[in-house]
Order: sequence, then structure tokens, then C-alpha cells
Amino acid sequence: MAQSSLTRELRQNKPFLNPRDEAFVALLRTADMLRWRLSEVIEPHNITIAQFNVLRILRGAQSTGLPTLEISARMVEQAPGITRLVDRLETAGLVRRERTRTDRRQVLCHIEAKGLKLLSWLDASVPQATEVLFSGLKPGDLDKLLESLDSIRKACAARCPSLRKH
Amino acid sequence: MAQSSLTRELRQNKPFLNPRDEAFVALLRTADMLRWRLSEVIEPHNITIAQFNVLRILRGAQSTGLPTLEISARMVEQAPGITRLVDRLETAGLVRRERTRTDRRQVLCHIEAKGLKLLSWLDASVPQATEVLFSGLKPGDLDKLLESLDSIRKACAARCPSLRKH
DNA sequence: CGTCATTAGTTGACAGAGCAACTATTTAGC
DNA sequence: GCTAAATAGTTGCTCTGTCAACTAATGACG
Repeated sequence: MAQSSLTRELRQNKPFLNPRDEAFVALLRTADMLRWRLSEVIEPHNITIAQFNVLRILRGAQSTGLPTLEISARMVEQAPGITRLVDRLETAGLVRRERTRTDRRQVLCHIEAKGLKLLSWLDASVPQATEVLFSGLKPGDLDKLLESLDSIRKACAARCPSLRKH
Repeated sequence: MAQSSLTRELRQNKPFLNPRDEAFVALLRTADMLRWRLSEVIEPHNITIAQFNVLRILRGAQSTGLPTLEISARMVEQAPGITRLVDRLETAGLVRRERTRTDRRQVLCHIEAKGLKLLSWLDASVPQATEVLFSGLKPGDLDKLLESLDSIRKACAARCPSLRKH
């Protein structure tokens, strides 16, 4: 087989010995590029990808709001510093927090109008920037990809008790 | 179709409207979990994933060494702070740097014996921890996965001139 | 109902990322 | 050869991420 495009990208002189190693590296690298692409679209609006994720989560729970740690559990990528992440969103006027009356340990977070407005901007530009990246994949490829990623996450979760305590 | 495992993982109440959106999120999340798994193995040895990557790159170029920015170009995930990253490796005695005589702007980095020794430890434990995560995939699935990721990276590179100037 | 464990979240200290400005050296053009 | 531009890397500053210790409130159980 010819040199894989990944070894060429990373300027490796040796091919991968094992397709699983290659898949591991390819996944990390592809995700890094996607993150890069996404940040090009959203960071000009002065929020990070993690903050964008929080806003979307809160928009999905507008009626009730969400406790801080529940946000954390729903995030696509881990973010242990959730408190300060939300701090910054609050300072920016994009979210609001209030202590619950029933359980006074909890803090409910709500998205503010300003946050919703920002998201509505991004609703247009983000898919435009990201969906095209998958245009080389046929519908069947996409299904297969989702299925494979699913299988990997399952194996990962099974072996990482510390990863998430859902 | 039943609720996808991704929407369940992230506790979303709405399904993804678009399989491309879902693939985007699934990729970021899967990579995050892989990174987590990897860090469980290597961070006990007091190096980060990025530093591990640098050490492997330098091992692959032992005979000649590599200029600092060339390391940067070969990394799986972007690391703009390459200077300081290598600083720490040097402080830890894992790499050595020297200014080139022919081009005195360049700094050649070499891996030290201590770095090689550390890698030889990890050579055993890292594949053991990571390869099993792909055991749910048949060889054909792996090929298909690599191919799909490749297509995504190509599309990404085409649209991100700022991503890398290979 | 009092102690102990658990849950929810915050804070402090410190390492690391990210960006822009800067130095040193080399290359290219006139 | 001399100036201008490009290359290689470093440094300063700020902001963010990480980890551990801490407070406060709730739940469990004898």
C-alpha cells in the first residue's frame, strides 16, 4: 500500500505498524482540525468553544435552567473548571445564576437574552462552516462513521471508570 | 430510529437534526475520551500528552535531531507554545538542544537517554491501553474509518489556510 | 436527633495555552 | 555590498485550565 496520507501529514518516515495505532492518531488529529475550524467561526465573537457548548446546553433547558454540575456532565469535551467558565459567561451577561430554594446547595444557570441572540448568530454560520467538511462522505459512510465512533466510546467508557459517573 | 447513543450520553432531549452535526460532535467527544484514556497512562510519568508526542517525534529523528519548529509541524495536535514545551522537557533532562552551526537561527533538539528510557516504558503500556478500544471494529471498519477521517481532514485543510503551512 | 457521609459548588495556588512583540540570522533583490 | 523581507525562535503578558482543599447543605442511619 502507498504511504498513508496521515504519515505524510505528520512527515513520518515510518508507516504505522498497526492500523489501530493509526486510527488512534487519526482521530485525535482530525478532531483537532475540526476544533480549529470551529474556533475560527466562534472565537471572533469572544467566546471559546467550551463556552459555546455551555450556551447551547442552556438553550436546550431554557424553561427550567440547569444546575452547574449538570452542565458539566452534558459537555462534549470535559471541562473541570465549570464554575469559572460560567463565571465568565455571567460577567459577559450571557447567563444568569440563582441559588435554588428547594436545595440550597444547587445553583441554577439560565441563558440570558444576550446569550440567545449570540447563539442565533452562530446558528447560521457554524453549520455552514462545519457541514461542508463532511461533504466527501456518502450517507452510508456517515452512518458507518457514527457507528464506529460509538463502538470506540463504549470501549473507552467501559475502561475509564473515572471518565464520567453518569 | 431509536435515540442515538450520543444524544443519550450528552443527555440531550432533542435528536440531532443532521447526521453531519452529529458526526462533528461525535468526533470531538470520541477524541476527548481517547485523550483521557491516554493521559491516564502517560501522566503518571509526569509528562503531558503533548510532551509525549514530542518525545516520540524526536525518537524518530535520533540520528539528526530536529529544529524546534519542525517538531511543531509534526505534532498530532497543535501546540503553539512549542518553545516552552521543549523547555520543560529539557529541564526534566529528557531532551537536549543546541544551536546549529550552519544556520545559527536554528536550534536542533535531540532526545536524551533518559527520554528514550521513558518511552521504552510507555511503548509497552500505551498500546495495551489504547488498542483494545478499537477491538469492536472489524478490519474493514478500521479501513473505512481511516478513509472517512482522511476525507474530513482534507476538506478541513482546504478551508483552513491558517491551519498549517506544510 | 445527632453524627457521618455525600453532594454541590467555590476558591486559591500554580502550571500551561495563546497571542503579540521582539531578537537574531539568513536570503533576495537591486 | 546594502537594504528589505523572510525565517527561526524566544519572551512577556494575560487568560484559562487543573488540582486540591474548603464551605455549605442535604441525606442516611443507628
